[in-house]
Amino acid sequence: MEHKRRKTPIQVERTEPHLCDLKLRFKILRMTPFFSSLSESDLVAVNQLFHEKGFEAGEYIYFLEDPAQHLFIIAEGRVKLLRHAVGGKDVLLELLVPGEFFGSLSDQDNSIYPDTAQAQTAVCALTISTEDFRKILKMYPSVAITVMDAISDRLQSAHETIRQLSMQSAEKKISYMLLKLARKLGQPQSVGLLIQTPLARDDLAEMTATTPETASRIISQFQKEGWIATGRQWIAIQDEAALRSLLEEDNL
Amino acid sequence: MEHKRRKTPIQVERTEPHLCDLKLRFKILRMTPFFSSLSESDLVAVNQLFHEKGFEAGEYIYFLEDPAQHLFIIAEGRVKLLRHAVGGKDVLLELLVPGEFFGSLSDQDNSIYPDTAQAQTAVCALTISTEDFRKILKMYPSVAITVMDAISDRLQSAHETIRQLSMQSAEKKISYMLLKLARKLGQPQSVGLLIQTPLARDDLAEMTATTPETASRIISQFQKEGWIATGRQWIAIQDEAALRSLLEEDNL
DNA sequence: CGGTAGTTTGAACTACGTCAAGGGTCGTGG
DNA sequence: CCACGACCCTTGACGTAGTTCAAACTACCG
Repeated sequence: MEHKRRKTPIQVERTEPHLCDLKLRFKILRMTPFFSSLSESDLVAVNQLFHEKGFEAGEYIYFLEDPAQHLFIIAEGRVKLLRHAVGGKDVLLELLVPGEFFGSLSDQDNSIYPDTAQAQTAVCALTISTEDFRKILKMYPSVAITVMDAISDRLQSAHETIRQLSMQSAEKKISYMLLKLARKLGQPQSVGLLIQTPLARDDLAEMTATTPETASRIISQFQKEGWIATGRQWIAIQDEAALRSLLEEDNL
Repeated sequence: MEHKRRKTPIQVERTEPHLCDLKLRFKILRMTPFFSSLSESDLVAVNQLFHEKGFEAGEYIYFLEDPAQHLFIIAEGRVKLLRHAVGGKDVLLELLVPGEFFGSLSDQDNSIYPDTAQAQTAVCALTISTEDFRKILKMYPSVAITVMDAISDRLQSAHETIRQLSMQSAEKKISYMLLKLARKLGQPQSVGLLIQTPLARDDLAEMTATTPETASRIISQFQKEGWIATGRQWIAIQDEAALRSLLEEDNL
């Protein structure tokens, strides 16, 4: 009685197409670690400086080398942060969810984006000019410290990614990535711990520095072992421990 | 008439063994982007909170999972930031030089270091407890913003590293890394643009997710082409353009 | 000038990339 | 509601870049 016709278990929340109402805006600003220390009235003032903007699935929010003048906070949807590699291949750096930020923090003019942001699903984002954001930082020093901590966490996470990319086998890299995604996007469902985002083999390949074919082979293998359940653009984890123990193996 | 007996061109500056005098302390604190906005008297106050500590080449400054309670700023020497991978292999995340920082920014107790810091050469570091550092941040809000910008730059750099690690061939990865190191540590010498640090093949391998053997083969090849000069633990670039053009090749 | 640690080179093996063809899933329009 | 077409995924066969193991070499330090 689980699913009748629709096989995909993926269902990214979505209220109004591309728009988020005032209530959501406040909820998001509150949720963002940045402004957690602000009073209600300060938050109202800060809210004035943000604009909201909607994007369709697949749309580029900004592209590599565009002039970098805005900071974005995701209210709804999923955003891919990527860099382009030689031969048309892309590298997927991060998959961002509501409450997370991306774009430019620095207010030097003539600066450009070092990466590309693409909406993976329909997205509503709160935007602010870097200029206005720097004003907030100067006005509320506690915010600067919180932002510093947030970026610091991101840096740790990037370092961990570097470590994992340096791990030899594709098997391990994919195993690691599935666990990482599950921690961030996992939702318990009848099929298992579902990674709640439309995740193609190509995406997985771009995240693990491998090819879609290799990703597919390994995903199939994991499925045969009974560790995961999978379909078109979705993966659910059924045996987290098995994946984790794979990572610790010291293949001599 | 260049070199007589000593073949190694590497000569990392070093005044007193493991100790840096007061003049150097001030010079370093000034040099660090963190405190660039502070007045002379503020800097004197900040200086009080720092202690200096010396480390020998090869010594661990802190180790993975040690309790994280200090922030370090390098006054002299080179520091390797690394993570351990399965099978005793390490991943070299960053090679840090005077003026750069590492360690813990966050003041949550019970936090631990996510990586290991090792002195590559003799090092003198300025240390401060994270607790004291947080006091500085609260006292001088402009510092928090500067630190935020510094970490933000590091994150960009880490993202770029991820992109480069995802590039297929070892040839390209090593070529990229040599250029990156030359930009940071390069000194014009008779042998070419010398990367001023003791750089073993193992280090290069740990930075590019490959093996010492592969690194050696590629280094030899570059040398045969006349693009670099090299010896035991050193590399100097002679044809930067050649290395750069290698990166842009779209090997079909 | 000898020893140690770093480096080079060789040869065998293999995981993974590449190219290519076939099969499944979804959503759009008749 | 069904059927077509697009897109995504799977699987196979093949070639090769890079790892691994091992042995010889050489730059450097004391």
